[in-house]
Amino acid sequence: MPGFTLHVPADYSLPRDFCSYGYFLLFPNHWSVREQALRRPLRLSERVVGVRVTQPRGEGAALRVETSHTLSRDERDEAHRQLARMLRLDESEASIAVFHRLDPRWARTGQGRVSRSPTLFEDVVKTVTSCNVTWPGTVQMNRRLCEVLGTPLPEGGAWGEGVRTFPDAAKLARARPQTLRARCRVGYRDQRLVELARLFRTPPAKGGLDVARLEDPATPDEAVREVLLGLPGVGPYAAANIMQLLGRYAHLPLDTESVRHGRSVLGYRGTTAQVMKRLKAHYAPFGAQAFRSYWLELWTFYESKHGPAWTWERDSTGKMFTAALLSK
DNA sequence: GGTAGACCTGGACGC
DNA sequence: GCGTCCAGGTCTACC
Repeated sequence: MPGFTLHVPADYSLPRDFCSYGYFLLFPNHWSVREQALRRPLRLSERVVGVRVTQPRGEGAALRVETSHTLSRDERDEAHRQLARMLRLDESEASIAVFHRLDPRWARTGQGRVSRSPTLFEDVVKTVTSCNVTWPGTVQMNRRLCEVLGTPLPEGGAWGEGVRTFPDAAKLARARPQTLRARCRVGYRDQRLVELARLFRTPPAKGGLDVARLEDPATPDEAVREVLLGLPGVGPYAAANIMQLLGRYAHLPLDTESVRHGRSVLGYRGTTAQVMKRLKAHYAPFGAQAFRSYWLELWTFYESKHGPAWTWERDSTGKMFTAALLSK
């Protein structure tokens, strides 16, 4: 099978670092527990290809990327860029060490990288489809968005028949809101998702979203937050979540899960607003790394209920993701 | 600036 | 099998 090698930081572990955030369970991602492999289709400039990523020699060793088709040099570079974004290969050992110095609880396990999507667009849509809905609803919306609007992987082969990409902004921008509502079951998010896609499609000079500016580490957090809050379907929670997906960890995406964590694990009492205030104070000492401390506490709780995330099957444990269900 | 209520879907529950 | 209730964050109208 054609493919290439992907070099990683010396402390990188594919099962631990890819299965580190709920989106690893969402279509079109597929983590094979048996193979300890990530499979998904990637949309390259000219065509769609399937990738299967493994780390045969364990932590720190290079990743093996098998592809459904032989790639040109440019296509390999493109696939490389997308996978590096997903797997957070941009987070060097040094940057993880900075986090571990601030919060040594995770130094032993080596945790610190939180996985994401190959593109900011997919991360934003996944975030909007995770708002005001229980986790099985998010799983369902992402599955249907791929099934209805995704591009099929030609001659799927080992990737399975009917495997489709995540829809790109162009496709979603052309979709009818009624189609999204009726076939993708996104409910009232229909028009917001179309508008969001149009903003990604429109050049910044014509009022569209300046993705490069959002992804530029030199852009101040507050400027990024202000832009995100202006996007349809994005409020304070979603903005903070998209910021962590952009590698900006100072803001906490606080939601009902956070409140549950505050009450049941940290022992906080009082109203939702009071618990949220205490949560902010609790993570304040971690400063620019606050999100990672917060998230790993939550993730550790989930894993204490159902074992390491790399043993979770997408169609069983993966559907029970939120603690409200896990704790039953 | 703060707050109440509407927005949808799917799962749980009672009958 | 059907009806009702509830969880979930954003948005708008209103004070």
